[in-house]
Amino acid sequence: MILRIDMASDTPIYQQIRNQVVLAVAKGILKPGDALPTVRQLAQDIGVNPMTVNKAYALLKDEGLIIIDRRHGAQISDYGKGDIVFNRDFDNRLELLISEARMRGATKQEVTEHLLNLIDLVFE
Amino acid sequence: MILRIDMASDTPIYQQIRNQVVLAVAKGILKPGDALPTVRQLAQDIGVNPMTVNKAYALLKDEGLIIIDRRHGAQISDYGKGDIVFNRDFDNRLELLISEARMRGATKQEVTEHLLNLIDLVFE
DNA sequence: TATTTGTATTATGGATAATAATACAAATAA
DNA sequence: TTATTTGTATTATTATCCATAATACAAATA
Repeated sequence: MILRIDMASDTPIYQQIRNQVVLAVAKGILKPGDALPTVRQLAQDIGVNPMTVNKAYALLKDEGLIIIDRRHGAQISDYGKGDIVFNRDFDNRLELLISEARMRGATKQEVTEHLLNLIDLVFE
Repeated sequence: MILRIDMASDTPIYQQIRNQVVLAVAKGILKPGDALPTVRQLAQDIGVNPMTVNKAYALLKDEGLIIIDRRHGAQISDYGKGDIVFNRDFDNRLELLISEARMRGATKQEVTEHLLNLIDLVFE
């Protein structure tokens, strides 16, 4: 588990941890059944308080992305069963991104190409 | 100027104001030269402190999206001259969105279709 | 039995968000 | 000229969130 945490970012550390796990799962770097470091271990690795890691794990647990078992620690769950894939928050964030691009002068074609490229990136 | 502000959101009000202006500009609801309400007027309309609106306007001004003139108030600038349309922050946010969709079980085709639909929505 | 696990609790310091109350120079309208 | 409105700056205050720190506990493991 290699996590790149930006201490200067305005994104909370626990949120960064959560995001990195999401990215790793989407890219297939982490697969269902894979174990995550223990709370204390990861906290020591990246040099933060254990409760900060715990908060990230609790978030991932609530989202159903990981399963936490006191016996086997935290591991990636059998996800992919989300009822709603694209919710309103998703659409709002995406619409804002596209709008920012257009606002900066991007054409529809440029935005389309750029987004397709990033889709390719995530889907290996 | 109709702004929908969600007081219960965890997104700061000044950020919501900024986002709504971006969305309106991208959709063509607001065009270059169009005037924005005065700081005090908008503050009264949505029921917040004038300084909160001022912070949103200062943000938009820094981004180059609006021009503030004491004579004519705030108005949409001649944007579309951004040197860098797609920066790293943009890509990070977009990659995270796509990853979340895949994490929830969306196929590459589903993600592609959904994104193309939202592009159509923004580019009227 | 001793250790490690996730988790809960309480306290503290720091940063940010928003409000409130003014104040001021510049521009406009009377 | 005078009065008003504009964006903006300042200071203080309250509330919330983030992160740390120091423990503590039950459950599971070695």
